[in-house]
Amino acid sequence: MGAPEETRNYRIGEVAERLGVTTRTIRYYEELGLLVPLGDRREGGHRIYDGGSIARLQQVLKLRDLLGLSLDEILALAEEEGALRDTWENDPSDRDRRRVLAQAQPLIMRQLELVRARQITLSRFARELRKTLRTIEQRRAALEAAPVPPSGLTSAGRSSAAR
Amino acid sequence: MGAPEETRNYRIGEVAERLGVTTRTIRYYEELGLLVPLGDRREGGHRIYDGGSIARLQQVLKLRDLLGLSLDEILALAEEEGALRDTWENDPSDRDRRRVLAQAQPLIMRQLELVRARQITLSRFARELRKTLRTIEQRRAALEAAPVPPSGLTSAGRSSAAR
DNA sequence: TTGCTCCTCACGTCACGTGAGGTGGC
DNA sequence: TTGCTCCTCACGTCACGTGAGGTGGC
Repeated sequence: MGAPEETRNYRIGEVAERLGVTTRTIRYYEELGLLVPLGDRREGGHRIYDGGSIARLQQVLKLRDLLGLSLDEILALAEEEGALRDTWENDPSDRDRRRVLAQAQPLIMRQLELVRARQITLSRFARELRKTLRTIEQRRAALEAAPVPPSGLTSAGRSSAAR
Repeated sequence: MGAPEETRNYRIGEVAERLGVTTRTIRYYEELGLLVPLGDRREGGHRIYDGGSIARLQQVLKLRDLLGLSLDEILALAEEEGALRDTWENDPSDRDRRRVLAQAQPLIMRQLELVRARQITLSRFARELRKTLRTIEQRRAALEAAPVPPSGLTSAGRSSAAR
């Protein structure tokens, strides 16, 4: 019983929960033209999505969260890609196929370069944090070797000028 | 002539340009208590910053852009770290030093774990993009090997049902 | 039939952007 | 002295959050 996962349909609440966003976010993206539900849904009907919708929304969230793109930038990307996908799926000639592939390639490469740039800055950040951790460790070790005993209760008589 | 880079002072516009933000952003962060300029500056005087201010602002921007933290979360982190730094710089006892180091360590480790999580999701993203690129390449190669000649102009007589 | 999820406004919020109008330092 | 950068409001914008009040499907 139940449709196979591939062809299943989802309501907005299910999609939201799966991807860790609110339904408001999904409706807002629809308002911007970033994500269109299936079927007609003329005024008031419940929105319906499928696996493809989920995949596309996931892509939007990656571009937003991992690369920090604005929704306008993401929309531009999605429109370019959508046009290519449309051509690809509507019985294109071989010449059309060549053109679509030639235009899709730089689109993907640009994203990959953004990802690489992020990876580099993240690596630098990680290196700094590890260096800070090492410094802390060294100072702790130095203090362990120092005259003050590890069990604090015995150091009551430390000299101090005030009082 | 001119003060050495270490002790130089900066106006808000210089700081903004160096870090790629607007002066508005810097003033907003001050409003939230995220970044306090040097000196008094009672009502209307120009804000002055030093190298330390720049370093702290840079840290804020990293947490915002690379880890996607909210300014509230960053503020909480900055306050914890600020308190520890204060203790550290005001002639602490050895016991204070131990405590500061013991509290600073998990603070840095938490950040490092966030960075690592991001690195993992970014790697996955990069892998997907590279896979897509390979698929595109393969399809292009397959089309190159296909009967349609590479130079488009010679394919005028392609058969088509419509007209 | 009863909840539960969905729907559409619509105002609120966070993190700034963008002028208006004015003062101060190189 | 003249620009240029700075200042403080203050309203606008982007990307949603958060109810209010109501309808529809399992």
